[in-house]
Amino acid sequence: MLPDVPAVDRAFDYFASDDLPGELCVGSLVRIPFGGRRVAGWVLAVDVEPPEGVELSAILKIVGRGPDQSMIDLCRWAAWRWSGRLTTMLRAASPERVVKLLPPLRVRPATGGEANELAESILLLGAGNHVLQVSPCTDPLSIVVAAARLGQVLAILPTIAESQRVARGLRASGAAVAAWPWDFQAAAGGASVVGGRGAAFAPAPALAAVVVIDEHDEMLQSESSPTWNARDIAIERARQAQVPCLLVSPCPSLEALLVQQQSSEFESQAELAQVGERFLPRPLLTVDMPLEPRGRLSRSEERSGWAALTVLDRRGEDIGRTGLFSSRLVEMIRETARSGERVVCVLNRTGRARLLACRSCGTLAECERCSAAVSQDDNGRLVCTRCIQERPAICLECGSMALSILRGGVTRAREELEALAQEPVHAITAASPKSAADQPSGSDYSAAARIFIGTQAVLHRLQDVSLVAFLDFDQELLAPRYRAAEEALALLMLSSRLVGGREAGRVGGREAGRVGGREAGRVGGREAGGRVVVQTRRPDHESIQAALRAEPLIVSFSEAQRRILLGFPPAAAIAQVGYEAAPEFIARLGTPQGVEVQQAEDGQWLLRSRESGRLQEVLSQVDRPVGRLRLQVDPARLRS
DNA sequence: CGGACAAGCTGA
DNA sequence: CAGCTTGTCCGG
Repeated sequence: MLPDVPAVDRAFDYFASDDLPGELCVGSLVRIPFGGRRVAGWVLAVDVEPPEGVELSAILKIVGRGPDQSMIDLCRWAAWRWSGRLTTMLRAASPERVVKLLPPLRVRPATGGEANELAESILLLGAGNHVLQVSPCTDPLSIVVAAARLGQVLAILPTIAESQRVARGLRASGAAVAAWPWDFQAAAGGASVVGGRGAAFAPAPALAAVVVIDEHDEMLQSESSPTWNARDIAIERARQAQVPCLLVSPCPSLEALLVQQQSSEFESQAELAQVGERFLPRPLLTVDMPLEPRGRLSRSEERSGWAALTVLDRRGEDIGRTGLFSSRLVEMIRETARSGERVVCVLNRTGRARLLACRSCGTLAECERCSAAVSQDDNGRLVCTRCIQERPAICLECGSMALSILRGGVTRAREELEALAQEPVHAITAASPKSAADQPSGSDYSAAARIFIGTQAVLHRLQDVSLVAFLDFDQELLAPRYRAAEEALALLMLSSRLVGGREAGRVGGREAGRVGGREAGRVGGREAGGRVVVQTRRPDHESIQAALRAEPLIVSFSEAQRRILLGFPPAAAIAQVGYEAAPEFIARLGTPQGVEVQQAEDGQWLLRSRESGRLQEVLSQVDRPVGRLRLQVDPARLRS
C-alpha cells in the first residue's frame, strides 16, 4: 500500500478484513490509517507476506478503482525516468472522481469520418515508433480517426481545448470516446482516449495504437518536477503494449526521430518488449544516426501548409538608430490592416523595457542591490527580475529622470506601432484575459480590431490572422536555451498554422472541424494564405531556412550535431539540481562514474551523462536530503 | 506531510 | 525546572 503523502515514497503493509465491502485488488484505492491520520492509498500488491515483528493496521475502506497493474508499472517507469516520486505519477494516473466499478471491456472503433491515408498506411507497419511529418495545416482529427479504426486508441495533444475538438470529431466518426481527465471509467472500458498531456496516464486495456499530435510541443512536458513528458510516456506505453506509436509533427523533435530509429533496430517489437521489463533505457543520439521520418506528405502538400515567409534582413541598418519596426515591416502592417485583415506582432519581452540607459550620462540602469540590468514595468517603475527589488525611474549615477530605452518591451512597442501605423494597436500578453478573439464586441478586441502585439502567447489567442510578424526573431534564434533552434522553428510553424498556410483550406481540412470563430470557407483572411515575417540579423539561420524551404529536417540535422557536441538531450541525459538542499544532495551523490557534475554560478548544479540510463540509475540510489530540492531530469529549459 | 518526542533556550 | 521553540525521526 502506498500512502498518498508526497513526502513518503515508500509502501507499507496493511491488514484487509474479510468483511470489507467492495473488491480489494491491485489497483484499488483505499483509505488507511497512517502516522495517526487517515489518508488515501494505492494497493500495489495483495497477499504479501508481512515482515516479522510488525503489527499491521487494518484498511479502513475500499474507496474505488485506480490505476491497474500495467499503469502502476508505467508509473514506476516514469518515476525512474524523471527521478520523481511514485505518488506524483499515481495521482496523475488516478481518476479525478471516485470510480466504484469498471464497465466490461468493449471496444467500438471508428467506422466513419475522414481518415488520413498516410497515417493509415504507416499504422499498417505495425508496432514500433513511427514519425509522421505532416504539414502545419494537416488536421489532427483525420490522423486520430485513422488510428481509431484499429480499435482503442490513445491520442495525446498539447492542449485540452484542441483535444476536446478532436474528441468531438472522433465521436462523430462512430468511435467510443473517453475525454481525459473526465472519463476514466470509459477509458478503462475500452473507449478511445483523447486528452492533453495527462492522457498519457489514462487506462487503455485494449490499446491498439498510440498517437501523439504535435509531439515536438513543449506543452507535452510537465514544467514542474518531475518533468515527465507525455510523448516519452506514450512511446513507453506503446512498447509495452506492442502497438504502433505514431509521433506526428510538422517539425519532428530529435527525440522522436531518435526513438523511431531505435525501434527499427530490433527485429520485432516482441524482441524489443523483452529487452527490459520496465526500465529500458533509451539509447542516446550519436553522430551516424540517420534522422528520417517514416512518413511524409508529398512535398507540394507539405509546402502548402507552411506560410510564405518574408525575411527582413536588418544587418544593413544602423545599429542603435533603428527601432523595432523596419520601414518595410510598417508598410506591410499598414497594407494588411488597411484591407481589413488582422496583423499580429510578436515580441517576447513583457513590460515597457528590458534594458535602459541614462539619457544624460549614459549609465546603464542597474539594480542597486545585485547590479543586474533592471527592466521597466508597465507603470514605469524599474524592477529587478533577479531580486524583485523595485525603484522609481531615476539614474543612480546622476539623478536624471530621462532614461532612454535600449531594448523595448511589448508596452513600449505597442505605443511605437500605434504611432507608426496610425491606428489602434492592442497588446496581448499571457496575463491578458483568455480567448481575446471571442470577446463580445465593444470590448478591446472587437471585430474591428486589426493590429495586435504581444508575447508569443498572442499566437494561441487569436484566429483569422493574415500576417504574423516577429519583431526581434534573433531573440528566439539566439536564446540561451539548448532547444532554441527547435523552439524558433516551432514558432514559425505555429504562425503558419495561424495564417492558414500558403494555400489555406486546400490541404487543411483543419478548419472543417473547427468550432466557432471563423466564417465558413474563409481561412487566414486571404485566399492565397497569409504571410509570416521575421526581422533578423541571422537570415541564414537554419530555423529560418527550414521554414523558408518548408524543410524542418534542416534544423534536425544541425541540432543533432550541436546536441552531441554540447551534451544535451537527446545526446545526453541531464539533470538540474537546485534550492537549499542542493549542496547536500550533491555531497551525497559524490562523483559517480559516467556522470559529469558541474556547478553553475547561480548556485545550481548540472548533472550530465552520455551513457543511457546511467543518470537515472545514479539518481535513484541517492536518498533525498531534507529541505527544499529541485531535481529536474531532462527539462525542456534550464532555469535559474 | 504531520505528529511524537528529544534537545535546546529562557525566565523566574 | 516548567514552558516553550526548534529539530529530527518515522509511519505497517
